[in-house]
Amino acid sequence: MESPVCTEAAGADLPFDVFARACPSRETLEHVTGRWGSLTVGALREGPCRFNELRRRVDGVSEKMLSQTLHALERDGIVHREAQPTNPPRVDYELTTLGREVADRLLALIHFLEGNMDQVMASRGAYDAERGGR
Amino acid sequence: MESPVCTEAAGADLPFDVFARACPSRETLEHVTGRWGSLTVGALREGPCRFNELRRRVDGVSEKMLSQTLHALERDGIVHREAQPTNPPRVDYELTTLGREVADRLLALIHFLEGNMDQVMASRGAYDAERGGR
DNA sequence: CGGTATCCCGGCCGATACTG
DNA sequence: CAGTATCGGCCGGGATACCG
Repeated sequence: MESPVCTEAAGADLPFDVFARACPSRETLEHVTGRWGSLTVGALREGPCRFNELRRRVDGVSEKMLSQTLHALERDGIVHREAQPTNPPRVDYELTTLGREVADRLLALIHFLEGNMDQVMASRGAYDAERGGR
Repeated sequence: MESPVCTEAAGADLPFDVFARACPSRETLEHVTGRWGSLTVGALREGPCRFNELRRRVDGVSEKMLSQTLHALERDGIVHREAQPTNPPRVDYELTTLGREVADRLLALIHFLEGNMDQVMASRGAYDAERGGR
């Protein structure tokens, strides 16, 4: 009934293949793994959070980019936005069920990288010593 | 002896904290999760691969960006480059041990997203119906 | 085949100002 | 507090040409 989307490019048996150029899953992957997306999702895994609190958790993000990132994640169903019409306004962001599962997988990657940065730094040193010295 | 790098910003008990602006782990995360980085690492998990074969696996990547991406990943110790001085030249790229562990965590995320794109698409539809219609 | 060099455009992103 | 609006720089990234 449903027409599959990305089966043409890779001989895939799944309807969505991120390796195919035109697949919508690639956009979602970019939202989730993007420069600010990954940090935003990761920060929200600690619990619901207001806008400016989130800005503080994600060190270095601007208002504009955080707002933009949150809209994309909300549209994809990763983040839920709950606004209270009080004054001053209070808006809480939290992960959806889907978002929590995404965050867990993302944090597994992040924590693994953090725990192995010594190896990465060593590799960078060796690479630069060979390439940079010449 | 070693001076920790990112402990100032977040009251962390780990030397590397990706949520801190100046932490080197953030760069590595961006290399691995970047637009082409994630797809390149994911594609290499299927096995060693030559340059142009890799270009075909990662649908849509240009020579320049693939080259640039591979250099960053090689420097970080995620990818190993093996060149044979034959004619015509033959160069094989493959994941390092570190890279394979990164790839597994990345693919867990990718496959989860691919398997839940129906939910994402539904959320997008609902979001656009509410926002776009007004 | 496996790249590098160069050009150049769109849009990512930060800074600032303003609104409810 | 929680954003939106606008401007502008700079760089990601595609196209093309060229090299070993």
